[in-house]
Amino acid sequence: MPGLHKWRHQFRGHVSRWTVPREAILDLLSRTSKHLSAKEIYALLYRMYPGIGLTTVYRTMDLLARTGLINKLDIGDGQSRYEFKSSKKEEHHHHLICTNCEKIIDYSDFVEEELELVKKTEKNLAKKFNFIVKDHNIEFYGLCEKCKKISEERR
Amino acid sequence: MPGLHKWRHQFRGHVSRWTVPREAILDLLSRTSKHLSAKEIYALLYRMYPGIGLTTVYRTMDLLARTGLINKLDIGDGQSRYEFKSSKKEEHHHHLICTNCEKIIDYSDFVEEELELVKKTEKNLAKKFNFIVKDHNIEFYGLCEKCKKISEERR
DNA sequence: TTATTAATGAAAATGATTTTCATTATCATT
DNA sequence: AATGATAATGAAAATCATTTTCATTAATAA
Repeated sequence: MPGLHKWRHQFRGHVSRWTVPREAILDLLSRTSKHLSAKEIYALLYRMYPGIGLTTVYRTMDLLARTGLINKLDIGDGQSRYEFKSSKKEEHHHHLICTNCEKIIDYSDFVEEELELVKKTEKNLAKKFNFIVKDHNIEFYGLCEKCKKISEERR
Repeated sequence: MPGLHKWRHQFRGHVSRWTVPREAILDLLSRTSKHLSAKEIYALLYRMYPGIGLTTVYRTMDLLARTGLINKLDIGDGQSRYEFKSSKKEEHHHHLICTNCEKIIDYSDFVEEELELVKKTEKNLAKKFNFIVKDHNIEFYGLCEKCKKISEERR
């Protein structure tokens, strides 16, 4: 359990109790690079904690997102997906989403340029609209290798 | 009706018929800069076309998004929102989303730098993953002026 | 004008997420 | 370590956006 102490600490300050389901969910998410849905998380945890409820998963995802430990994603497949938000700068990334098969690829090139642009933008927004930027999100839509091939064959 | 002929033409090539509800919806969207939900669109159109159905709105939004005439947005309020996609480069913009009140601000500074970064990224993605980029999306989350004030007063 | 068939709208179905509420578990304080 | 206050949990029900079904209507090619 890598970040356990840090998490526990973060929770105390957030008027929240450190519970078994919360630890299990956070632990699971921190170990995978997949973008899991609530149901998928539930199914994976059910093996080890047969008592767990889907409701608790939803509530915990909401808490973790508000706490800033995870990201909530919407890739357009009708359900929310979640990913652990690493505090390491090197792991900052974006998503390429295949609009055909919904596959997600994590992508992290040009991070320097991107952060520079984001920083500039944030400063500008603060001045222009008095808007405080807390986070940003960049995503690319298109066709993955497989779906591209299929659509080419159809011609 | 500004883009009417263009739209009609675009539809013909898309195996689709040019119908009254479709024209009404497209016309409405092209005239507003708001980010409307299906229900809101339905409510607005109902005045002029009392016969229209919410189902048709949903179906039309899907068609228009696939055709590339509108953007489908998810700002996290539990429903999809839609905006007209202008073909004018000057109107290219992003969204600042207030995570407290869900207000959306359109923002379009630093477009040059952004497009440069996007272009570079697209090229890289094509080479690296054989992924074809069709579109991209950038959004900023934070607190709008009003919500910022409120959260400051609470201290 | 007509035939073909895509599009529509009403109602029902679906499915993700939330709410309710009785029960249980966490944790600060004895 | 035991206790009490109350936050968290889970099951079931409720919500609510979106989709599906299907009989009817309207758009368009001939």
